[in-house]
Amino acid sequence: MTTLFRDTVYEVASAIPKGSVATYGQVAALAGRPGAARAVGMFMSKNKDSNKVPCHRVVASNGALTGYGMGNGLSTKKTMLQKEGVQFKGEKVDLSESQWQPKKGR
DNA sequence: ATTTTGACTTAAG
DNA sequence: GCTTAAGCCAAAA
Repeated sequence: MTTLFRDTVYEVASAIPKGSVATYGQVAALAGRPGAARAVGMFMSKNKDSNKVPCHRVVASNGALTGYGMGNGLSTKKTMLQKEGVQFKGEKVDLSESQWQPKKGR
Protein backbone atom coordinates (compact mmCIF):
# COMPACT_ATOMS: atom_id res chain seq x y z
CA MET A 1 0.00 0.00 0.00
CA THR A 2 1.65 3.10 -1.18
CA THR A 3 -0.36 5.30 1.07
CA LEU A 4 1.24 8.70 1.05
CA PHE A 5 1.50 10.27 4.44
CA ARG A 6 0.02 13.32 2.85
CA ASP A 7 -3.12 11.49 1.72
CA THR A 8 -3.53 10.03 5.17
CA VAL A 9 -3.33 13.50 6.68
CA TYR A 10 -5.98 14.73 4.29
CA GLU A 11 -8.25 11.86 5.19
CA VAL A 12 -7.82 12.45 8.90
CA ALA A 13 -8.47 16.17 8.47
CA SER A 14 -11.61 15.46 6.44
CA ALA A 15 -12.69 13.04 9.16
CA ILE A 16 -12.93 15.82 11.72
CA PRO A 17 -16.62 16.16 12.62
CA LYS A 18 -18.33 19.52 12.40
CA GLY A 19 -18.23 21.45 15.62
CA SER A 20 -14.88 19.96 16.59
CA VAL A 21 -11.27 20.77 15.87
CA ALA A 22 -8.01 18.85 15.94
CA THR A 23 -4.46 20.02 16.50
CA TYR A 24 -1.71 19.53 13.92
CA GLY A 25 0.10 17.18 16.24
CA GLN A 26 -3.08 15.21 16.77
CA VAL A 27 -3.72 14.87 13.05
CA ALA A 28 -0.11 13.91 12.49
CA ALA A 29 -0.34 11.24 15.17
CA LEU A 30 -3.58 9.87 13.70
CA ALA A 31 -1.92 9.86 10.30
CA GLY A 32 0.74 7.61 11.73
CA ARG A 33 3.56 10.10 12.14
CA PRO A 34 3.48 11.70 15.60
CA GLY A 35 5.75 14.70 15.64
CA ALA A 36 5.09 15.55 12.00
CA ALA A 37 2.85 18.43 12.97
CA ARG A 38 4.95 20.77 10.79
CA ALA A 39 4.52 18.55 7.78
CA VAL A 40 0.77 18.44 8.39
CA GLY A 41 0.61 22.20 8.40
CA MET A 42 2.58 22.29 5.19
CA PHE A 43 0.09 19.98 3.47
CA MET A 44 -2.64 22.40 4.45
CA SER A 45 -0.65 25.33 3.11
CA LYS A 46 -0.34 23.48 -0.17
CA ASN A 47 -4.00 22.85 0.23
CA LYS A 48 -4.08 20.66 -2.84
CA ASP A 49 -7.33 19.15 -1.60
CA SER A 50 -8.76 22.30 -0.09
CA ASN A 51 -12.00 21.40 -1.84
CA LYS A 52 -12.12 18.17 0.13
CA VAL A 53 -10.25 18.90 3.30
CA PRO A 54 -11.69 21.29 5.92
CA CYS A 55 -8.29 22.62 6.91
CA HIS A 56 -10.04 25.25 9.00
CA ARG A 57 -10.81 22.57 11.55
CA VAL A 58 -7.13 22.09 12.23
CA VAL A 59 -5.66 24.42 14.84
CA ALA A 60 -2.45 24.78 16.84
CA SER A 61 -1.86 22.75 20.00
CA ASN A 62 -2.77 25.74 22.16
CA GLY A 63 -6.04 26.20 20.24
CA ALA A 64 -4.86 29.23 18.30
CA LEU A 65 -5.89 29.55 14.67
CA THR A 66 -2.91 29.58 12.34
CA GLY A 67 -2.36 30.15 8.65
CA TYR A 68 -5.51 29.96 6.55
CA GLY A 69 -4.55 32.23 3.72
CA MET A 70 -3.27 35.33 5.40
CA GLY A 71 -3.61 37.09 8.72
CA ASN A 72 -7.09 38.41 8.07
CA GLY A 73 -8.16 34.93 6.92
CA LEU A 74 -7.98 33.84 10.52
CA SER A 75 -10.99 36.00 11.32
CA THR A 76 -12.98 34.18 8.65
CA LYS A 77 -11.80 30.85 9.95
CA LYS A 78 -12.75 31.74 13.51
CA THR A 79 -16.21 32.86 12.46
CA MET A 80 -16.67 29.74 10.37
CA LEU A 81 -15.73 27.46 13.25
CA GLN A 82 -18.03 29.32 15.61
CA LYS A 83 -20.84 28.80 13.15
CA GLU A 84 -20.08 25.08 13.13
CA GLY A 85 -20.50 25.02 16.89
CA VAL A 86 -16.90 25.22 18.02
CA GLN A 87 -16.48 26.96 21.36
CA PHE A 88 -14.03 29.85 21.41
CA LYS A 89 -11.89 31.25 24.13
CA GLY A 90 -11.08 34.75 23.01
CA GLU A 91 -9.10 34.31 19.79
CA LYS A 92 -8.38 30.67 20.52
CA VAL A 93 -10.48 27.54 20.33
CA ASP A 94 -11.64 26.07 23.61
CA LEU A 95 -9.91 22.74 23.22
CA SER A 96 -11.35 21.67 26.56
CA GLU A 97 -14.76 21.69 24.90
CA SER A 98 -14.28 21.40 21.16
CA GLN A 99 -11.14 19.36 20.56
CA TRP A 100 -11.95 16.35 18.40
CA GLN A 101 -11.97 12.97 20.14
CA PRO A 102 -11.18 10.35 17.44
CA LYS A 103 -11.82 7.65 20.00
CA LYS A 104 -14.96 7.76 22.01
CA GLY A 105 -14.83 8.67 25.63
CA ARG A 106 -12.00 10.62 27.13
C1' DA B 1 21.23 14.49 -3.55
C1' DT B 2 21.65 18.64 -0.46
C1' DT B 3 19.73 22.79 1.42
C1' DT B 4 15.91 25.67 2.76
C1' DT B 5 11.54 26.41 4.22
C1' DG B 6 7.00 25.95 6.69
C1' DA B 7 -0.41 26.77 8.69
C1' DC B 8 4.09 22.84 14.58
C1' DT B 9 5.38 21.62 19.56
C1' DT B 10 7.65 21.81 23.87
C1' DA B 11 11.00 23.75 27.02
C1' DA B 12 13.32 27.39 29.04
C1' DG B 13 14.15 32.60 30.24
C1' DG C 1 1.87 35.43 29.95
C1' DC C 2 5.03 36.36 26.24
C1' DT C 3 9.55 35.69 23.77
C1' DT C 4 13.44 32.91 22.34
C1' DA C 5 15.64 28.48 21.28
C1' DA C 6 15.92 23.82 19.78
C1' DG C 7 13.71 19.58 17.85
C1' DC C 8 10.91 17.41 14.62
C1' DC C 9 8.93 15.79 9.80
C1' DA C 10 7.99 16.16 4.84
C1' DA C 11 7.96 18.72 0.52
C1' DA C 12 9.81 22.08 -2.82
C1' DA C 13 13.88 24.58 -4.87
